[in-house]
Amino acid sequence: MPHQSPEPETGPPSLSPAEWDVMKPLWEAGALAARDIHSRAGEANGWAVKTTKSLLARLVAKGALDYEQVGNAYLYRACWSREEVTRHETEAFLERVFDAPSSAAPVVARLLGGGRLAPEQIEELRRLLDEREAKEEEESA
Amino acid sequence: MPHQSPEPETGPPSLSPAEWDVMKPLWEAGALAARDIHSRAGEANGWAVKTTKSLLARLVAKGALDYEQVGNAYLYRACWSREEVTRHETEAFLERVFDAPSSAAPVVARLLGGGRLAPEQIEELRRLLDEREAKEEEESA
DNA sequence: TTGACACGCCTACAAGTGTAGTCCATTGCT
DNA sequence: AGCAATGGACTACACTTGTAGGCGTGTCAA
Repeated sequence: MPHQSPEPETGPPSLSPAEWDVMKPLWEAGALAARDIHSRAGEANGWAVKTTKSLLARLVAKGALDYEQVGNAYLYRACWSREEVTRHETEAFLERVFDAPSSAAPVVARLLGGGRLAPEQIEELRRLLDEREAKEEEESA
Repeated sequence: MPHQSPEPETGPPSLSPAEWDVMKPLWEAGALAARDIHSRAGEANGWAVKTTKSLLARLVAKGALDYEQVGNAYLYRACWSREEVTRHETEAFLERVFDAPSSAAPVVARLLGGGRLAPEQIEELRRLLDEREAKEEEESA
């Protein structure tokens, strides 16, 4: 039977770049066997199959994945949604790089300050803001 | 005399979290001695002075800092602007987490989707967009 | 039934990172 | 003049990460 990690599970684990590559196809597909993960993530990176499997084992060990045995193989599945992990990583990133624990504005400011923002993107962002504002109002109503 | 790193210097180096903490006071102050960096970054983190110094040496080794000798001590200075390093890290982050090589919009979308955006922040962001748009137009004029 | 494979488990090893100690020269106070 | 403090150089060591090999076992086709 799939096991629990012994840790208190305070929140989503942080993932290394290679681990992100492994998680992405899993979030897309829901659950995959090792060989399928390899063909979707490992090959593009030029990894040996063993490398993909090592990463899978580590991800299970850190509580990012669990699995279900099917025949002699495992079917892996993410323990945390991509949104949860993304929020986690984003907050760490904002803190580290922008000293901004959670507030989007200063970050966007820096992103925008960094150049290369096409007019369509500006429009897109305005649209997002409007949308967000509407939701915010609706929720506080 | 300050030395060059032997590397081709293709771009800003990537920094670990602890290294960011060391760089920040340097970007603020322009140039600092080790003990001042320690008092501004190390103490808050509970580091031993030696730890701060180790990080400084590593940063010099990776070409993130150089220094000028003043008396028996060094005065450290960043080789890259905070903006350069930030752009570098941000791009890596976007690629890793959002599969978005450089475009701000999808990221902001996710950031906004993550909740917690006060009305003042929405206003702030609109203002930033306007500002940005003006600059964009001016540049293409 | 027997061998070719595929599976997961354990091991390995170099580079990067967090964290700090040892050593020797220099400097500044007494 | 002498000694304690300070400075940087070098060394240390555990943990993470990228990357993969070996081992024993289970499975499927011939």
